[in-house]
Amino acid sequence: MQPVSVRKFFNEGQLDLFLSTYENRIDVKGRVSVPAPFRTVLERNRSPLYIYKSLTHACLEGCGPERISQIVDAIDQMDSLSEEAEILQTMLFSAQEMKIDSDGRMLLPAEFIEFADLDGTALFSGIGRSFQIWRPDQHQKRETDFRDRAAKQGVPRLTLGRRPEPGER
Amino acid sequence: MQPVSVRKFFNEGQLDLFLSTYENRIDVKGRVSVPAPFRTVLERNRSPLYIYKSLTHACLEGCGPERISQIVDAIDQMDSLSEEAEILQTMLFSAQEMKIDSDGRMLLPAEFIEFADLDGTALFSGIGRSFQIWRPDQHQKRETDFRDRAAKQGVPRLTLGRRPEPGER
DNA sequence: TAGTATCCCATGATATCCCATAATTACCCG
DNA sequence: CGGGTAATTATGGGATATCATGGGATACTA
Repeated sequence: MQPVSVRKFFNEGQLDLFLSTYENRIDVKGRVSVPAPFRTVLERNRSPLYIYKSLTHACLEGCGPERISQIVDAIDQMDSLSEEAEILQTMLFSAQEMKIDSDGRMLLPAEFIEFADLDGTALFSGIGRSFQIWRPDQHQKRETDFRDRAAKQGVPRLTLGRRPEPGER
Repeated sequence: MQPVSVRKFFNEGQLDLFLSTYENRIDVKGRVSVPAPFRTVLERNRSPLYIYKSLTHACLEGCGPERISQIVDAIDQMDSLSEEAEILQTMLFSAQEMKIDSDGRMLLPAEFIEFADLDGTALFSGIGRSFQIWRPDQHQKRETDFRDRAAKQGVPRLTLGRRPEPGER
């Protein structure tokens, strides 16, 4: 199964992607504004927002339903009794569908806040089809890290040129 | 995937490329005019403009959605926990879709201005399918440097000739 | 009924729109 | 060919809309 191109034909030009970073405050009630551009991506697709704990980092991950289905499908392909499958299942049972209130905020459960070690502000980091939520200083450290590595070992090769249209091969 | 010829049949003669350099002022609000020729390239393709922080230089890069899609698709093909993937993700979370106002200006966020060390004016440098934004004196220095080096050590090999059409081998 | 979640409204910051101007360039017509 | 007129473009400034955020009121729910 090939991943479909991110470019949607019905939406010429506009990419339904999560990009850029935004720092928003978490108030005493645990509420935080979902960055407006992220909300528009979700609303354009009439998608609810899912958040789950990262398996590999001290951060949260956010995405729409497609990405969750992808994970479910991937797990279904594996031996469901294997340890690998069980590990991946932890992503699923940590996932929650978030309600977004009329002002564009969601309520972060205490467990999520603790897990990502958040302290008053949440940094939203858009990485394409999903985004992450980090404690700002940790994210900052990662960025400088990656830039150093890019300087040392160069940028990964990117195949330039036109990409095939969906359906085309 | 081979790069497709830059000349589009529906647009006989006109190249959809970013070329030449332009120096425009950044006003107190952080607004700067996107050079009109760059805008026409984007408008012809109904493409929004994306800007991100260069991984290797103190400058910004501008491009259309194709380049962003490439990065996203490339990441989805690799192990998403690999170093390479994370470096590419750095490009994504520094990237932003720019809104261009009715006068052809975009608003440069403070972070972009700081990153490229811009001070009142932005130099747009068209390099084909993308362009860069530099602090004018730095760009000037680069040009003289490169020309000196070319004079001393000669120029790189440049293989010209027709490019293969997509599918062709 | 306490504790929590959701809704509703107010506010400041700032991004976006709209209009004016000046300088340049493209155009047209005598 | 030339000179005047009309677009185009970059840029400044004020008005308006959007967004993040705080706080109080109301609805759930266990």
